Amino acid sequence: MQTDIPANQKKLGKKVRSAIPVRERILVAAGDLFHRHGIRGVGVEAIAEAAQTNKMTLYRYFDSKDELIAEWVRGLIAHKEEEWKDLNAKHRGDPHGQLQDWSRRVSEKLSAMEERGSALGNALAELPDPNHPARRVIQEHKQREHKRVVRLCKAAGFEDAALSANLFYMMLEGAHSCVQCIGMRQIGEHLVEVVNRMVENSRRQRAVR
Amino acid sequence: MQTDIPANQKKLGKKVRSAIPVRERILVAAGDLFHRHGIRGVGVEAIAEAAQTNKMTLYRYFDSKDELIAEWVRGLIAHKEEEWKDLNAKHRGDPHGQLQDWSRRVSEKLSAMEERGSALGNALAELPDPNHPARRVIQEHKQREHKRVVRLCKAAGFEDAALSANLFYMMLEGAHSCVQCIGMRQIGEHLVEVVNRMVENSRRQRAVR
DNA sequence: GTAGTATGTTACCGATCGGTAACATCACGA
DNA sequence: TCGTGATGTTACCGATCGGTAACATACTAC
Repeated sequence: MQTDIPANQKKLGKKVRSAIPVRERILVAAGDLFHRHGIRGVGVEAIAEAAQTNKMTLYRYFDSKDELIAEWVRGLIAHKEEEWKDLNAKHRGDPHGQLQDWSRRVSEKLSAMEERGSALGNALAELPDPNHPARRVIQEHKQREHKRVVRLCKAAGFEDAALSANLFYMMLEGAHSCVQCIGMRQIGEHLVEVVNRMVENSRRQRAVR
Repeated sequence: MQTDIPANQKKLGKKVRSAIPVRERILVAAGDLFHRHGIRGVGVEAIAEAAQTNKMTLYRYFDSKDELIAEWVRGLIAHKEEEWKDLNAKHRGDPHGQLQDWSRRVSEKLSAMEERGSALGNALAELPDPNHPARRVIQEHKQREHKRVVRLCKAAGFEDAALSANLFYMMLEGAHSCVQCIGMRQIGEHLVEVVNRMVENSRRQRAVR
């Protein structure tokens, strides 16, 4: 009879407990499934299974499926807001460079993106209820993002800053949409190109004055 | 005892048969509900009721819900393709004017749009299955649309026609997305403005040569 | 050891879904 | 007036869904 099985991986025939906490595993699994099959196309049971746990445990961490959705979305947004902070820190006092780096980063994300496009954009399409917690959170985030671009364009000294900002923002949203609708992952490079040209134009004009 | 009730509106207490054929009523009702509540958020029963008919009749005209979805999408696309033909006919030999008129029309549609944004874009988000008939139809249409913009930009003699076309296409998709994500219905005006500037630039350069 | 906590298991609930069968009723033309 | 095809009505099917209760098991700290 075998004895002295190491305590950190005992009973190999049974479930091996993951190092990642359950709650995080659930969120990761949910995000993956939501994005691949659509939020409404995934049941809680499937999420629990993918997270190597069960429905009961899932409901011990999240009040409802809607709350799980909202938490997932909050996580995505928190990650994006971190990116903005990082961007801001790395190009303090250089809005031109910030815009260029921003477009470059967006382009990189796009080229690595699956065919399903933007998770947040899809979520808006899938959650029409204006009172859904996830929907409100996404819209607020997008509005903050829009304002940031406007502020950047103003700081960069663009003439018609509002117009430029909306141009950038439309391209940002549109590029993500394009991945899903025409499968164009390289379109981000064109976003970069446009931003570069406008920034260089602005630099030149600033140099003249 | 009342007699001689007019044949086209008899027995007022009972159902008054609509002048619009059932099949069309179903498609209209389905489209309205799909767009407002999401495709997956609407049951066939609710569609039949909104069309003033019943589920049985609905299934006599459509093999399945998925086919109903596909038919609805085909209708939307057919309408859009008509628009392009009309645009082409009205500006034959004048790609510049065509681009400007195109952006103007898009902008008008955007300003009259409800908060839900683009029906086709939402449908893509809601139907992740790559084999869904509606999804394939939408992607093919979007690719045709993209090619048309590229062709237009080439015909307009833009330097970097591909870049300009992708810029326009990103703006087109992005503007629709913006209606849902930041509630900006006036963003179409900025699309018009950008197109106008680029067209005028192109005209000027052409005049110089 | 034992207690307490986190997790797993199973079975169930009511609601809703897409889809169908059988039959009743209507409109309309011959 | 009769027949026929289109439409309405009702009831039902099996599957799936989100969510819960009750209980069994595992792990950890003491």
